[in-house]
Amino acid sequence: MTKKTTIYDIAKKLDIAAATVSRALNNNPKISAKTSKLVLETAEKMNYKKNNLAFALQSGKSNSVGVIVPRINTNFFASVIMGIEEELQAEGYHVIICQSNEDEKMEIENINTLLNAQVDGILMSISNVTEENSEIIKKVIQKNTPLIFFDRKLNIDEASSVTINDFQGAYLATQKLIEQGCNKIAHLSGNRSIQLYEDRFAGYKKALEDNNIVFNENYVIQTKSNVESGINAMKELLELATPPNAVFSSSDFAALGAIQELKEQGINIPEDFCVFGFGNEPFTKYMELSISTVDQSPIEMGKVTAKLFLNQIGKTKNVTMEKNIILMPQLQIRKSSIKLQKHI
Amino acid sequence: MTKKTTIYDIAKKLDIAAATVSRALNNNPKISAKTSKLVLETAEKMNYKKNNLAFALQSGKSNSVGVIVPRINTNFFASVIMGIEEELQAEGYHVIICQSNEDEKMEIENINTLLNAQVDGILMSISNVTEENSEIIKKVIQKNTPLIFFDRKLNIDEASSVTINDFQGAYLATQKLIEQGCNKIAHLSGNRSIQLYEDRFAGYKKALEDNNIVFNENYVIQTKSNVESGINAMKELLELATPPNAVFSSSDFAALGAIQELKEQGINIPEDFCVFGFGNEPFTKYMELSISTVDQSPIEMGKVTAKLFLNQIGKTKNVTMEKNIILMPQLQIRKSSIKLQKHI
DNA sequence: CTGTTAGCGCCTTCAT
DNA sequence: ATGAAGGCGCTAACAG
Repeated sequence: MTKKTTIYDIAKKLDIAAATVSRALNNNPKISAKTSKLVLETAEKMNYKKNNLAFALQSGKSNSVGVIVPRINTNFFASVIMGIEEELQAEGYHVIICQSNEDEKMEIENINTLLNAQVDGILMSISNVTEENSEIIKKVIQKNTPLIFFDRKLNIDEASSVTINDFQGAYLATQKLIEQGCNKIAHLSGNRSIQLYEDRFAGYKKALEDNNIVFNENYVIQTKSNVESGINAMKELLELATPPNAVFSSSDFAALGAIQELKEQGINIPEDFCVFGFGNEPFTKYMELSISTVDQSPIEMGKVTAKLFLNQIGKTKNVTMEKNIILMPQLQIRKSSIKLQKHI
Repeated sequence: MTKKTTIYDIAKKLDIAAATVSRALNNNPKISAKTSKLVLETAEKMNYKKNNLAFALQSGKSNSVGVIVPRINTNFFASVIMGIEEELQAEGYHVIICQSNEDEKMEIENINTLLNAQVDGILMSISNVTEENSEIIKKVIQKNTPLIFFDRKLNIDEASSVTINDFQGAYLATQKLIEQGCNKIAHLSGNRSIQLYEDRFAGYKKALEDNNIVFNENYVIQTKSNVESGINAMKELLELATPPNAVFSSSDFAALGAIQELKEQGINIPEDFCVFGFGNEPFTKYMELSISTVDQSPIEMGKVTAKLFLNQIGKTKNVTMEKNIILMPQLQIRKSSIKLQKHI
């Protein structure tokens, strides 16, 4: 294991001061062209690589950013991270991943870990909005560590965010169902104390309103984001005196559950019942009865989040970015909601 | 932004030497109980947190490990990373993610990046086996940086590995198809210059052999790991004079393509044709016609990989682990391959 | 047991 | 334009 060459090694070899080497390496303007060239060349020759740890210590910058997500092995978050990674790697940053498991304690712990690791920024999708949580967020702000939320945000002046327009996505999806002739549209909602589910609900409601369809409270059922929950919800819906003839689900998994139950009861999709999901999970495309859904362009979200961070620390000059960026969702219209033969 | 408290702050406050504080903080045995207690308490009171960057510089250990995968947004790799993360976070390590995109240049670049970041270890799934590649791997070995392969390995004495028994998985899957009464079993193979696809092919072949089924070269088609490739392969197979009545695919995606083509041609699954995939991608479970497949227990693989790393750097005392660990794959038997009513 | 000293590799004053 | 010196925060070596 040969030791790394340091600026001192270069200095000794060239019989100049280490400071000069340092300056040359950093393209300091007040270094003579020839010295500079010489240093650069010998550095190359000696295979010099800056010791990032030393640089980190002296500068206080670790050249790494922390990313906190609930879970990494879901398509959505993995793709966001992919986007972040691609953008940040190019700028020489490392990405440190933390999982919160949607657990508040973990979220706080993760932030402390990252703060302690002196990351240059924290990018996170926050799961819990509590007092303790806000407390630590404030700590981040106080430390002047750039904080950027993606997907799930906290409304704080000091933090920026990248989200998608959940209202819009829900509105458009519901609209599509209406266009297919569905007039009794149910909604599988997530936990509406979470902003994004509230937004999706609101978008759904507004679409009904704009089309003069009476909102029916019995058509809204709160589900978890899993198949079973969708099955149960659909059972409930089909037991109603006037069952719906379409459902807009705020989760692809619940949508899948709904579809399974509908088939179980011999109801034809999309002829007699249309289904629209949310999230564009990979499986929605692969089903024999492919599921219409709302794409959240996670990779793009990751990239934008990373760019926002870079912008915030002044890496992207001459570019001013919005503090809060809202991405537009894209509908993926597939078999589960195409009833009519009309040309779309 | 208040400055972090250092050991010097504590030392000053207690009017003792910084070294003593350091020792107390590190539970050095030769420090008096009372001093130790005092230091620990004031450290707590002053909200002292060790500066990892400083520690990293002086120790040469960065307390982070690098993970290189082809892509992070696939269920398999995301899950492996999840396993690694969970295991390593508990030990205070950060996980730095790099994506190679299966590109050799990137793989080399990633290793250099990680080496330069002075990670304490590199865990990787290697895509390319070339000379240049081996060159840099040697460099890692020379630097004494622990190197552990998972899923796709390189056969090097100095590196350890965690893989699954692909041969076994393929063998068992093929065996299951035979048990279902299939006697003309095709195989969709990946690029067999990659060891793991070669192993799956070998397992398939051996199962045929052990059951006295003649191996038919025309039944083996090389595919990519995507739906379209599976469709094309199945088209080819069905055009044969004696088409097969089952297929074992080394990729779930290709298996899905095969299924789509079979349905397209009106062939009933599983009655007239059985399908077995490999990888246990999430969608295989969600299909109406759920797909039988081989699970690679990626989370477990990640955990074991992490444990092997910890073992290698001596964090797990009194435990000796094998250098090359081979995990057993688990069959997930689902609708696409259950023909008979027999009790399994 | 504890204090002193020095060094990890880099950058940044302050001189010259 | 360059050199010398000091410090980032921590630990290890060497005294006592």
